Amino acid sequence: MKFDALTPEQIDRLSGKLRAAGLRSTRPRLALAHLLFGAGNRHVTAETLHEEARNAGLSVSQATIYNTLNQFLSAGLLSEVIVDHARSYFDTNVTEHHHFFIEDEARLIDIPLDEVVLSTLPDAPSGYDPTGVDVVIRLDRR
Amino acid sequence: MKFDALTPEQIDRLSGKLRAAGLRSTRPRLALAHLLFGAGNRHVTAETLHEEARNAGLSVSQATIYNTLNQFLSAGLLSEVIVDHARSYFDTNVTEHHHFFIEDEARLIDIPLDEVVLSTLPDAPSGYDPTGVDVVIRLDRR
DNA sequence: ATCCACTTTAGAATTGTTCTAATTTACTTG
DNA sequence: CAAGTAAATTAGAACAATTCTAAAGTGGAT
Repeated sequence: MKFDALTPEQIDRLSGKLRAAGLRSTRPRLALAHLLFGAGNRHVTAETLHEEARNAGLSVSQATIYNTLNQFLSAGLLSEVIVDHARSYFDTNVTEHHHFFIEDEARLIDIPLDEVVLSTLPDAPSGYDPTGVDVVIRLDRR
Repeated sequence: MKFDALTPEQIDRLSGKLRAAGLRSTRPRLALAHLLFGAGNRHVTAETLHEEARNAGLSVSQATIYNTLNQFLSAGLLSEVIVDHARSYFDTNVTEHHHFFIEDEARLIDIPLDEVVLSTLPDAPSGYDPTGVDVVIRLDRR
């Protein structure tokens, strides 16, 4: 999938998304947004996204990959999942949900929110507010 | 607390623990084991443990800190908690339980297992076995 | 006491990520 | 649509956490 293949409609949609997030619509951002949001929900690391970009014929620097992922993250276009202390995983699914993590393959699988029911949760210590609950189910190949 | 302050009884207990885990009882390991297991349950990073060791008058190399933590980890004497992709947290509580994570302070607080009730969990994808469930509740100062 | 496998060490190497300073680009205004 | 300026991008350096390497030291069996 080459960047040139983007139709004017796709560009409009993605530009709108960027602008709505308060970000200028630039060529690298459009291209990365297309990779990230063009199909269904995805999980990427900086490295996997960089490689995909290169395969799509884009030359984007590593710094731009990181900048863009972090901008998208703080704009709420991506969420971050921490399962492996060596790498950040960015998730295009920004709704609340949980994850399977396959350690051997360093791969994430989404778990829809309603498939994990937390019927009892502790109170937050006084002086603190809970900002989120992450459930990670680790998997091994049988 | 100086390493020299270890009584023969403490040394016996810790040596036994190391040997039971299949590890030779060496001076650095005894000292670190004392720091880790001498009082109640604790959370450390390689860095915090290294500093504690230095304060206790021990000279242990950084590599030994990492080696020892990882050996204790694979021996089941410690567990690992991943909440922050920049650092590994090692937990002396190896029973199944969950965590609060205070992002601002990079600090963990244990949540006893029975305070989180997961009444519904998804099936693991076929071909995979679940090896653990981690629940992290992130906290912000109010 | 000797020996050998296991440990420890200092320092280099590696990896993921962020920073820096210079160049380029997007958008505004005349 | 030309010029100006603020923001984005870049290559490469810097950084932080962790692991590796190869050499020296040590525990404990014999």
